[in-house]
Amino acid sequence: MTSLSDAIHSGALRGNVLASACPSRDILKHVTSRWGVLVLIALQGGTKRFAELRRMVGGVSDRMLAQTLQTLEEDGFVRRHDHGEVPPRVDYTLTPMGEEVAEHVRALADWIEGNLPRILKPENSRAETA
Amino acid sequence: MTSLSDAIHSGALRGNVLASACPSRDILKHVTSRWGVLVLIALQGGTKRFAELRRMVGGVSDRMLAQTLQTLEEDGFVRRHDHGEVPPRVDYTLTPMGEEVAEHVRALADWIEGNLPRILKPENSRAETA
DNA sequence: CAGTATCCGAAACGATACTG
DNA sequence: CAGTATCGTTTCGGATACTG
Repeated sequence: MTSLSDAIHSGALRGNVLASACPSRDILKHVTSRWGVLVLIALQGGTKRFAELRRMVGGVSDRMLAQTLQTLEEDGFVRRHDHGEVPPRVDYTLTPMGEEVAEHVRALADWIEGNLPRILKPENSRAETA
Repeated sequence: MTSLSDAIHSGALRGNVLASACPSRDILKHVTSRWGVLVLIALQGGTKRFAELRRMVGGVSDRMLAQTLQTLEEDGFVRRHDHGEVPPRVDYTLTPMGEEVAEHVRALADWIEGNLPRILKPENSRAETA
């Protein structure tokens, strides 16, 4: 058959993420970072303000939230809108591109959530915490 | 309409990944870790030996490869088979569950690779390295 | 409210050396 | 070949204090 999907799945036409030099690794790193994942998912609900995100994403600090948002903005996944008011009012939205990655990230997270029982079944001695 | 998909997409029925206590976060961490992602993708090509993986996954060290494989094995995503020969011969395969996560992980990585031009377009001053 | 600056401990990671 | 042990570095990330 030697179809395209065969080739892709066999790895023949797979991109070069596996190669060290690939710039995809940087983007991947941002998107799969601890807070990156959660912020992208949180923003799928629509535009959110800083404090809203901080409340949604459990455990995130101001510092990390700001940093994560900046990185995602630089990558073009998030648009920041400062209303220039006092007190400050800033909100964050996924760009069209951001919606696309977020969709993939969410699919992954959803799969994990949905299969947690299967994963956590003590078929193996899962003793670790991290 | 208030359909299920509406509810899901709006976040109403989204799981609790966003909550700090959610155990999904640990699994997510393993799967989206720097080397976890790449190992899962590499193993999609079929069963691989340790040295093969080390060659495929550019830049990975023995230490990190071993560690990553152990974590993925504990999570039930990878099955390790030691042939008990001398010299040692050990190979790694995705479990059915592993194939499922790997599919999502690969979809994400593929999207990034495929959209790199769009992402890297210097609409914004991307000056950073990491 | 929406951040930034600074400090510091914890965790990830790489290099090297060693083993069955 | 397939790892482990140890060490040192670098990065991550939390706490606290401060600002427009």
